[in-house]
Amino acid sequence: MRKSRQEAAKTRERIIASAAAEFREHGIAATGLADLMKAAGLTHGGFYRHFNSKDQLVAEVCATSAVTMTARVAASASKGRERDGLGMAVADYLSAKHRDNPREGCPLAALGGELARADSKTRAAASDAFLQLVDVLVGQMEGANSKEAKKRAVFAASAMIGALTMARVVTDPLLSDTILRSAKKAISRLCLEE
Amino acid sequence: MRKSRQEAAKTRERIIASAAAEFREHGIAATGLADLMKAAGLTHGGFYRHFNSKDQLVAEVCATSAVTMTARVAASASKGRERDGLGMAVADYLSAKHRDNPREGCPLAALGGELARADSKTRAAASDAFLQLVDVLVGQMEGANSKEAKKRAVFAASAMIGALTMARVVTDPLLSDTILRSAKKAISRLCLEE
DNA sequence: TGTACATCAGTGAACGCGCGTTCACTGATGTAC
DNA sequence: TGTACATCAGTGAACGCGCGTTCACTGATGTAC
Repeated sequence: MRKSRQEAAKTRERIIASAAAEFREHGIAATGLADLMKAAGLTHGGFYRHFNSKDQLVAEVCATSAVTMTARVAASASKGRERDGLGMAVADYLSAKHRDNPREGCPLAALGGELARADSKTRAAASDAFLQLVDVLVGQMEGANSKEAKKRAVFAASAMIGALTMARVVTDPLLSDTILRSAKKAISRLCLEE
Repeated sequence: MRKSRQEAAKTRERIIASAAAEFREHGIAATGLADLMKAAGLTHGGFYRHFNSKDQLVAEVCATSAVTMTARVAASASKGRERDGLGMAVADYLSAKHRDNPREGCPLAALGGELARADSKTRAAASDAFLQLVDVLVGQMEGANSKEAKKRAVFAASAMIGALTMARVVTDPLLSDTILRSAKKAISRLCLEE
C-alpha cells in the first residue's frame, strides 16, 4: 500500500509531531518507538522508512519543537503594545498553562537533563533552540544589540527554563506558583532596569 | 554468605551512593539496576534485600543527594568572610567544576525533567531538596526572614538550576561559560540590592 | 496516452538484548536455650 | 559459654516483557517506453 510522496511527507511530519509531544510528556528514554508511532496512527515497523534511528528522530524533534516554541514566545512578545513585549513573553512562558502542558511546551524545560546527555546533533539542535530564545528576548530589550543586553538575555532564558522546570518538579502547588511568580517579577525587573 | 548488620548497612549506603552518581551522570531511566549494583561492587540479584523497587531507591537517592548538595552549598557560603557568603555559594554552584562533574553535583540540575515525571515520593524529596537550597540562600541574604527575601531566594535557586542545566546542554564552550558567568553576576547583584 | 515494471510507504511478525523483578541456593551471622 | 537452629546478605540463573531494529510481504504510486 505505497503512499504518494505528498502523503509520505505528511506522515513524516506527523511522526515528528507525535514524538515531540510524547517526548516532552514522558521523556525521551521513556518513550518507545511503538508508543510514538501508535500516537501518530501507524504501526512501528514503518518507522525506518522515515528515519535512520531513534537518535535521528530525537535531533529533528528537538529542532522543530524549538522553532515552534520560539515562534510562540515571539508571538506573545508582539502582543505587548509598544512597551513591555518582554514582560508579555516572560509571563506567557512562565504561565500555569505552560507549566501544566509540557506536551506543547518548551523542549528545553521538559527535557533539559536528557538533552545534556544526548548525542552531538541533538545537543547542537538544543543549543540552537536556546540561542533562538535568547534572540527573541534580546529583541525586546532596551539597547538591543549591546553585549550587556545579550548577556542579560542569556541569563533570562536560562532562568526561565530553570523556573519552569522546578515549577513542574515541586509537589506543593503554592510553591510552584511562587516559583513562577518570583521568576516573572525578577526577570521583568532585571531587564527593564538600565 | 550472610553479612553482619553493620556490613549490610554499609552495603546499602554504598548502593545509594553508586546510584546517586550513576543517575546524575546517565539519567534515571538510562541507568539499569545491574549497572548500579556493579558500580557498587555487587551482583544485581541482591538489590531486593535492600530496596522494594527501583522507584524506592530513586526517592532515597534524591533525598540523600539533596542533603549532600545543600551541605556543599552551605559550606562554600560559610567560606565568604563576613559578607558575600551568597556570592561564594553562587560562584561555587555555577562553577565549571560543578558543570563538568554532574556525578557529584546537584541532582535537581542533573535530573530536573525526570524528577518532574517521577512518582510522588521522589517528587516530594525533590521539593524538599529545592527548599533546602532556598533556605541556604535565604540565610545569606540581607533581611533574611522577610517574605521578599524568601521570594528572591526561590528565584535565585531556580535560576541557578536552570543555568547549570543549560550550561551542560549547550555545545559551544564559550556560550556555556557565558551562561554560567551571566547567571553568577545577575544573581549576586539581584540579591545584594535593597 | 496506455502499458509493463520498479519502487517503496506501511504492515505485522520476528530478531537479540537488557530491563526490573523473582527465586533457589550458600554459608556466615544472629538468636535461644 | 557452647551448641543447635533460624535468619538473611549476597550470588547467579531465570522470569516475562518491551525495547530498537530488521525483514518479508502488500499493493498503490511513480517511471519508462
